[in-house]
Amino acid sequence: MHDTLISFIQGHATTPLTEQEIAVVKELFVPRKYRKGQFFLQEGEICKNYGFIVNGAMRQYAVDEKGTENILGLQIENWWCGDRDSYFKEQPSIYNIDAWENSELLLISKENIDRMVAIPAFIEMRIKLDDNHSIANQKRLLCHIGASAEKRYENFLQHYPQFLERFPLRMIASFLGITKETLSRIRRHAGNS
Amino acid sequence: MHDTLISFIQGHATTPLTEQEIAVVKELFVPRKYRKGQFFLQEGEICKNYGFIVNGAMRQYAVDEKGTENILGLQIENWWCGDRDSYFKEQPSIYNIDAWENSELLLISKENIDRMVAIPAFIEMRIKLDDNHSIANQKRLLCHIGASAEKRYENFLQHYPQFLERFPLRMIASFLGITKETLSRIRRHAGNS
DNA sequence: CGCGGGTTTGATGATGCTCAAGCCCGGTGG
DNA sequence: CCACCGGGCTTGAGCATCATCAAACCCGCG
Repeated sequence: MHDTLISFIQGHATTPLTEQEIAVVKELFVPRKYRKGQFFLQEGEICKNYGFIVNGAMRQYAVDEKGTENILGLQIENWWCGDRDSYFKEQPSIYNIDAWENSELLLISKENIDRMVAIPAFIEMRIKLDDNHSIANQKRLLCHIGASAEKRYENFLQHYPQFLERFPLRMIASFLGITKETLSRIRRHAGNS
Repeated sequence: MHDTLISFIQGHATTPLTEQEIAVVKELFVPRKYRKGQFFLQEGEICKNYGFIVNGAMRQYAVDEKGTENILGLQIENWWCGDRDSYFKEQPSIYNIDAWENSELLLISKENIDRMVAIPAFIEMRIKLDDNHSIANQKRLLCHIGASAEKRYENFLQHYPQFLERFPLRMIASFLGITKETLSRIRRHAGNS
């Protein structure tokens, strides 16, 4: 279990992990399984843990007044999941995170993350991920500000083709900020062209 | 000039800056003025500097095929501006950043930022800003995925009321991902209700 | 066979865009 | 002082895009 995480950290850092640090990772990250449909986080709760996905698929969404699920993120193995806002500020979350596939995660609690921050490779990884995350989010936002639904789908195909095989189209649609019907029509036309 | 930046850093960190560190900040951040309309960054260029805005107002935008400016960010004093993607990966930027008001910035080059990273208060500040930035971007995205133009404007009024006094409505509209005409109509109706 | 989740299709309507015109107002030059 | 200009904002009419609602389809499964 932990090996996946350890090589993930190594892969995102120039500094290697010492034997001691590896032991700390194994100590602080506790494994937990989620069956399909189980919640990692429900709105109103405080996000006590951040999770590294060893295998499986999770989704993060907010529910609006009308009861529509707005999917903000889809995550699969080798990604992290959790609500930063709630985790760091210890406030009730406005998001839900649940398992779409049976999944295995490694959880790190808020109390323990401080000990991870003492590890240089972990800081390095975190900064790198933050950068990438921020950049990706900016591009995603740009799509939503300027581009049509069809362009957004094309962009999605370029950046996240893996998701098509893992999540149903209605979730992809929500992730793109359109309805499943619109996505269906876009796909039909795209196929013909 | 530098005092604003120094107290900004102090305000976002628990660790104080030492006299020596303050000297480093003064050395590495070089002041530069931008007159209204001048470019801090043009698309195609590599973003060599990150900027702290001491006073003034900047805007960041991308231009699409049709020539429309899509505004991704508006920044005023005590904010940072720059393109992370281009800055860290040293790739040509897809964004433009220019001055909307005459502005005074403190610039830090890519070469020098490594020395700043040795200062604990600076790292602390950076992590905190990244968190906030990431959280804010997520919320902004949520608005674009799930909410109507009107809701987005309401949300904007709550979170960034200062911008109304600093930027023309057509820029606000672009920032919200709508046309100036639509924004105008929304504002009329909002006034009546 | 019947059921249920996922997807598609069609008809209709709302939301927001485009294009064109006009207004408001501060600045400039005759 | 006024006429004119230009940038920013508003208004209106028509249109494109996308959402909504309802129905049907497809397919794996008990």
